[in-house]
Amino acid sequence: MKDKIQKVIKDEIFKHFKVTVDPVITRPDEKFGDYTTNISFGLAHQLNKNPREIAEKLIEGIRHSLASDAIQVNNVANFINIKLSDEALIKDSELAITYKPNLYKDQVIVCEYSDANPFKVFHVGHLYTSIVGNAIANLFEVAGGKVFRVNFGGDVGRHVAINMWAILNTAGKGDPKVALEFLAGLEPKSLDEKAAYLADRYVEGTQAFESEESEPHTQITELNKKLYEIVNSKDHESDIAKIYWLCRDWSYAYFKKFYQDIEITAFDRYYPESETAPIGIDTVNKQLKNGVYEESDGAIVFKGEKYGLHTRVFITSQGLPSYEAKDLGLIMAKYRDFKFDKSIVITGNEITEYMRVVLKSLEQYEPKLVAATTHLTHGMVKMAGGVKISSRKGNGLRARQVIEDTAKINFETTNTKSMETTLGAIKYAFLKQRLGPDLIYSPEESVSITGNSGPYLQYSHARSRSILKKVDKTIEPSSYGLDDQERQLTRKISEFPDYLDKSIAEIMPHHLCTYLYELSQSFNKFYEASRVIGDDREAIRLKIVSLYSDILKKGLELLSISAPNQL
RNA sequence: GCACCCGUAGCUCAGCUGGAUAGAGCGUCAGUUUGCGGUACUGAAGGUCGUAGGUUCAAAUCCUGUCGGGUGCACCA
Repeated sequence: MKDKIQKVIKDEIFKHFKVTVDPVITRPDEKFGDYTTNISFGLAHQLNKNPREIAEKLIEGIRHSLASDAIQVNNVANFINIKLSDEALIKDSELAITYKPNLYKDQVIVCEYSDANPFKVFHVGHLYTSIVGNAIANLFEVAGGKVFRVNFGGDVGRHVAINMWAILNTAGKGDPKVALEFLAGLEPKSLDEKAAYLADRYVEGTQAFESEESEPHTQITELNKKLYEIVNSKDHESDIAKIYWLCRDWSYAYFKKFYQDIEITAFDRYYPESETAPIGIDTVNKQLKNGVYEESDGAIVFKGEKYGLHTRVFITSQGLPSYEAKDLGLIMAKYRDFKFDKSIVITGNEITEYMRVVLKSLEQYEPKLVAATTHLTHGMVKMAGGVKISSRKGNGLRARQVIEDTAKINFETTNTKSMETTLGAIKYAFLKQRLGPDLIYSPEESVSITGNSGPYLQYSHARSRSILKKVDKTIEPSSYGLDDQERQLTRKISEFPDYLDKSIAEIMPHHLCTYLYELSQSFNKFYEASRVIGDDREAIRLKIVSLYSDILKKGLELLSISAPNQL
C-alpha cells in the first residue's frame, strides 16, 4: 500500500508541477490517518509556492486515485493525511507477514562478530556482541543476502604465551610432562570448567608478566616466539605443542557449545589468528616494497598521520605480526574464501581508531575491499550498579555467570525455570538499545514480568496463542467495520514492514525491538477491551489475533528470541 | 595535547536522512477484575532535550563554540 500511495502522489506531483520527486511516506499518529507525507513543504521551497496551495492541488487527484482504498484524504497543517478503509488496512496487515525486503538480494555478506579469544575468558562483552551480531546477520539474511557468519580469535600471540607460561609453571612446576599429565586429569571435567581453568591461568600469567620480576617477562617473550614456531611448523609432537593444541581444542569446543546453549546460529567459519597471521605478514612485506608500509625502529609500521590518523605497528621489531597484520590477513582471507559483496565487522568501539588505520593502509592497494567493509561498533556492557567489565585485569565477568545469575533471578521472581524466558530476557535487553553507546544491564529488569522486556513479549505471544488454541478453524469474517481497539492493533500490525526496513537500512536491530514492544502493547490494550471467543465479532477478532501472533513470532525469530506457545 | 563517541523525565532508554502537542519502561501516586493466561490495562505527577549562538517557514535532530562524561593515540589484543 505504501508503494502504491507513493506512486500516486508522485504522479500527481508530476501532473501538476512537472517535477519528479520521491515523496517520503510515513506513519502519523492515528488521529491523523494511516499514512502521511509532508512533501508540500519541500515542493513549496523548490517551486517557490505556498505549501497549502500545493497540498490543495494534489489532494483531489490522490483522493480519486485511492478511492478504492482510502476513506479520507485531507490536508492538515500542510500534511497530506490518508486514512485507509478497514478492508484496505486489513489487507495491508495481511501482506505484512509475507513481506520480503530485498535490499541485499543475492549479495554475499560476511558478518564477523563475537571474536572470543581462545585461552581467555568468554566474558559478558562477548555475549553481547554474539547476540547483537547474530541478530544483525539475521537481518541481512531476511533482506535477501547470502550470509556467512565468521568468528575471529587469537590462538597465537602474547596472551597465549602468558597462559601457557602459567600452566607450565603452576600445573607443571616447570616441567611440560607434569603439566601434560595434570591436564589429562582435567579431561573428564565439563567444558565450562576447562574454560574457567584456562581463564584463571591467564589472570595468573598476567600478574607474573606485569610484576617487578624480570624472569617471567623474559620467559613469556621466549615462549611467545616458540608458540609461533609450533603453529607454523604444525608441530603436534613436542610436549609444549601437545599442551597448546589440547587447550586450544578445549577453547573452541567451549565456544561452539556456548553458542548452541544460547541458541544463536552456528558460525560458518572460525578464523584463528594463526591462519591469518601469515597472510598478513606476506601482504605487509609485499607492500613494504611498494612503500605503503615502512620500517621504523626495527618494526614495520603504517604512518597514518598523512591521513589524519596515527602510526601503528604491523610487524614488531622481533619479527612477529601484531594484531594489525593479523586483522589485515583476516580481511584478505575472508575475501579469498567468500568473495563477499559486503563485509560487516562488529566490535567494541574502543578499536574504532585502530581499525581506521588498518583499513586506510589496506585502501592503498585493495580499495575495493575497504569500500565493501563496514565496521560497526558497540559500547561496553556494564552491570547495573556500576561494576566495570575488564578481562585484562582478570576480573572479567564471565558470560556464563551472567546467564546463571539471570536464570536465578528469573526463578526467584517468576518461579519459572525456563531457559527460554531467561535467554529471551537477556537477548531482548541487549538488543533493545541502540547499537553504539554503553549498555547498562540489569538482570532484574530484563526478566521483569512488567515493562519493556523479553518476557513481556513472550507472555503476550503465549496469551494470543492461547486464544487461537481454543478454536478449530478460523472463518473468514463477513464484514469488517473495525472498532477502535481492533483498528489500532491492525494498524500496528501493518507497520511491520516499515520497521523491518528501517532496521535493515540502518543495521540497527533495536528498531525491531521497539516495534515488537509497541505491537504487544497494542495487543494487550485490545485484549483488555475485546472478548474474542464467543463474541459476536469472534471471526474478525480471531483474524486479527492470528495476524498479531504470527508477526510477533516472526519478529522475535529475527532476533533469535524464542516465542513459546505457553510459558 | 590531538582524534572519535556520548549528554533527552528521579533512574534506564526511544525519538536524530529537520516537520504536527518531545515518547516509553521502571519508580511514585490514584484506579480497573463474576471474562479468552491480571505476568494485564486506565489515569496523574514528572522534561527551558547539558549550555550559548547560527542555518531554516520549521531544530532534540544540521553547523559552530563551550561545559561535562567516556574511549583511543608504536611494537598488547
